[in-house]
Amino acid sequence: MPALAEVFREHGYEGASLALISRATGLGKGSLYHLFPGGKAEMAACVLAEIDAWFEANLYRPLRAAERPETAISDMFEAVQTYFRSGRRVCLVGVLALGGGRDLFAEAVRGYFVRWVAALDDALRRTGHDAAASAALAEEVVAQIQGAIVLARALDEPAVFTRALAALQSRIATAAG
Amino acid sequence: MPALAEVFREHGYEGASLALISRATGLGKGSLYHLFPGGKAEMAACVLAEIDAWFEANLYRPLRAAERPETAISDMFEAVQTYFRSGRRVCLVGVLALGGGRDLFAEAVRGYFVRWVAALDDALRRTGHDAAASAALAEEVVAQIQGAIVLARALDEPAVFTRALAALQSRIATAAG
DNA sequence: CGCTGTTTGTACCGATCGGTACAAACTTGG
DNA sequence: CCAAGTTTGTACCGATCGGTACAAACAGCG
Repeated sequence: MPALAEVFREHGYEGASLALISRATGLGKGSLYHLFPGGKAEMAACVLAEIDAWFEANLYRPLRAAERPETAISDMFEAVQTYFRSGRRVCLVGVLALGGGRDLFAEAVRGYFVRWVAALDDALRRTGHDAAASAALAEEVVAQIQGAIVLARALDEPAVFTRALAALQSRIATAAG
Repeated sequence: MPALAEVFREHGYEGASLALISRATGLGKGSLYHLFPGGKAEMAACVLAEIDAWFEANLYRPLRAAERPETAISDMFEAVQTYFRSGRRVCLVGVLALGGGRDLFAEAVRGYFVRWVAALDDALRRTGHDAAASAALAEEVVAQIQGAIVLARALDEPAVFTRALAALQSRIATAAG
């Protein structure tokens, strides 16, 4: 199943052929269509749901629920750094947002980002930012993370990603009220 | 030819089938393969080259050569805003960086971003930023633009893109000196 | 008009696409 | 150990993929 996710990440929705998926997972078509009767669309939807659940549990919920929001935010950066392998690993949700099966997964993609921004906004506000500032900052941070993945990949320089995260963290710290 | 570019933007490299391309351009396969003997790869390469040339002429060169770098920078934001249709239009180079024919176009993709960052860095430095700050800021700005496209698309809210550009401009202005 | 060279539409190629059918190979309860 | 149910490999389906062949349609020039 992680292998399945990796195939979609590396090749996008359209580029992930059943042959590739079959090879990457080691499962034949029979098994695949037994597990996912809905075919490729269901596979992608399932992967998306898993990703969403992971982010919800490991990032969004802590951001919203943490007693010390500052720690939750810096935990988020650490988790993001690890999850995206310093920018070597691509964000599947971002990939789907840009191309491929945009209409198919629009709702899931939207929810993923809406909740990320909202959770970060919540945490930022509780560190002392006023409402307007924290909303804008949350949006900026999420966008910057996505953009840093693009740039790090394009330049083939993971350091770009790491640097971007560090810059964001220091901006948040100095902007804090 | 702009139609060709749009097909690649909307469907990515793998998703842009010859049937789609043919319909979008109004050209039959015969004409397409007469114009681009190298097939789809050559079409994409040609589109990429055109995009690169456009950015070079309209953004990079002005950034490097302008007498008043502040104006060149704000012109850049205006051009970006128009070119990406307030985030409704996707950056083909970013799309290629994330998925699809990454290996095929890696060099072109890399060059596009390297030169963008370098040109912006040049202009920023001439507004008074010291070397380290302007290099970091240039990288941040380009990444933020890419990320804002992703986010605006995902949320289906072009305003996100516009807002991100405005925030960047004001950050540059206040950080100057 | 006829001739020459380029631009185009169309039929076709093998390969591969996503998806289905189904019978062997398994596990499992008795 | 056998019957019932589940998991798997494989052969196959029509559609479409990127790409080629080639002959009609076309242009410019005499």
